[in-house]
Amino acid sequence: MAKELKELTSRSVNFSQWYQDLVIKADLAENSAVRGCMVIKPYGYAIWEKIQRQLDDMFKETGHVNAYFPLFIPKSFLSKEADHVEGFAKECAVVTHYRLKNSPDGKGVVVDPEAKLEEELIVRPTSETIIWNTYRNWIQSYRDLPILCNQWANVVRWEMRTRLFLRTAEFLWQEGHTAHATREEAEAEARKMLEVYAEFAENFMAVPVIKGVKSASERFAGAVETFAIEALMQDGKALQAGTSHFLGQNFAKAFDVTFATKEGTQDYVWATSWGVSTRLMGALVMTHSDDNGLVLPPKLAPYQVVIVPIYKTDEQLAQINEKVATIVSKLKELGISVKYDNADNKKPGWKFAEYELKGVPVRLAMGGRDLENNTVEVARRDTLTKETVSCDNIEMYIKKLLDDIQENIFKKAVDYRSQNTISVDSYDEFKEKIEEGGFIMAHWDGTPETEERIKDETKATIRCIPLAGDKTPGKCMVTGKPSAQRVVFARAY
RNA sequence: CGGGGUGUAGCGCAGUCCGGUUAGCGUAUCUGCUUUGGGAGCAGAGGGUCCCAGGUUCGAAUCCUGGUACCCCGACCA
Repeated sequence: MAKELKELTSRSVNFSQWYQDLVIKADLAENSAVRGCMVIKPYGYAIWEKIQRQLDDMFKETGHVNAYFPLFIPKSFLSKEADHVEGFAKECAVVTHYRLKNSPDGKGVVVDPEAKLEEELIVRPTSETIIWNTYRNWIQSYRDLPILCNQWANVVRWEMRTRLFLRTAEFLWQEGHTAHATREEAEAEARKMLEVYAEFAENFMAVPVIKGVKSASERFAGAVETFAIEALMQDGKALQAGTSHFLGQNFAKAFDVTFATKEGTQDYVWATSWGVSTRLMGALVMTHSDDNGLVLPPKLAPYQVVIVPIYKTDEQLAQINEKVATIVSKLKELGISVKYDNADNKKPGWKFAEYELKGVPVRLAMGGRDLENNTVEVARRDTLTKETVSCDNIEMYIKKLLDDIQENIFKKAVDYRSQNTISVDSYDEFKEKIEEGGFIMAHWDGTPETEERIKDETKATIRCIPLAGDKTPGKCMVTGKPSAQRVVFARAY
């Protein structure tokens, strides 16, 4: 009758294990039979769909349209942009044959050696090459520009070690690929999409992010400039939550994409690309959740409210059903998604624990006492507090509560980040503080050599050079050479 | 690719060192009764290729050889 007891590893004892447990036990995802690939379960996918829809709306509002490009990329395409090859060629899945045949020994099937492909196909690790090869045919004149396409797709990167949502061999994402007539317009596009990502992260996921520029060594393979949003997880490690790249004319040159300008000359097209992935699900879990399970922001929760009846007799249940029905319809009128769980094969206590694990922001419980008093018990997931309130105008109360929760978990995350962001001026202090986790703001001389040395000695990387905030120049903490501004260091996922 | 670990019921594990009844425990599942304001209790039932192959032995989950899968740590990670 009762379900398997679900206990999570404590967050403070082993964050990594806690995360893994939680993703599995809250029914978000699980490892699949295929190495490094995950199965996203219905509950996890419901959250992903909310993320997708919201982002898609935001892309449309900024003038973008969706399209779809092939899963397979001819091997030769990948080698056309020199830096791009360097960055991606090593971790790809490759299709070498197009047919199987019955095994000669009668057991199963084998790859038919006759069916070897003339040119191997790469399962896309990202789509710049296939898209720019296509754009060449779409673009002749400045009148064809800009092209503002986005694609929702899966990509494959043969990572050596994987973790659910954070790094998987196959993952779902969106990739925007735009083409512009001028450098200025393309740069503005890359920055605009960074803003869209930051707004989404903060206003919908309630995950505070730092917007910044990547250092040369962390830059996307083939980009001129990479912008990123960086978030801080509850264990003090950083997570890159989204990137937007200004690609210059690199891909246009590699794929020979030129256009006739207003002035009648020929010029290469300017490009951007930008993406966020199912990794956002990992960020969501690692930012807000606690030892009782997920904590979902109301704006992304598949159910914002769950209602649990507590009853002794069928008559009592019937009364509660009736009362709850009116509450449900009033909540729905306000656009609040609600689930009434009156299944009689689970006990109330079991349901309470289960919906906490699933991160439902608000739980209402109604029992005999409430029927008599015209009240309902309201429990909020973020603070784990309960209070009994009148059923009159309950819908307005809930609406406001959902807004409060959205705001509160964001504020909590912002506070956590402030408490774990420090400035240091000496390398010795840096080495000491990096052990405690968090963001460290420090001066850096701008050279890859110093960056590399810091990484080797401390495992910390430059997460980004922040676009906003303190721009005071100083001296590099390692070499003492001039530094334009402080940059963000952290150990990262 | 290097180092370590594990494979026994749906899930989690004990048993393996030191071979020996019918392979066991928790949980889940099913049945019945009692329960229901924070993951219910009691009673009963079903469920096994002990990862695979070979070897040693009167006898192998246990010992030996080979294979295989998965996990952890490292290297790697636009």
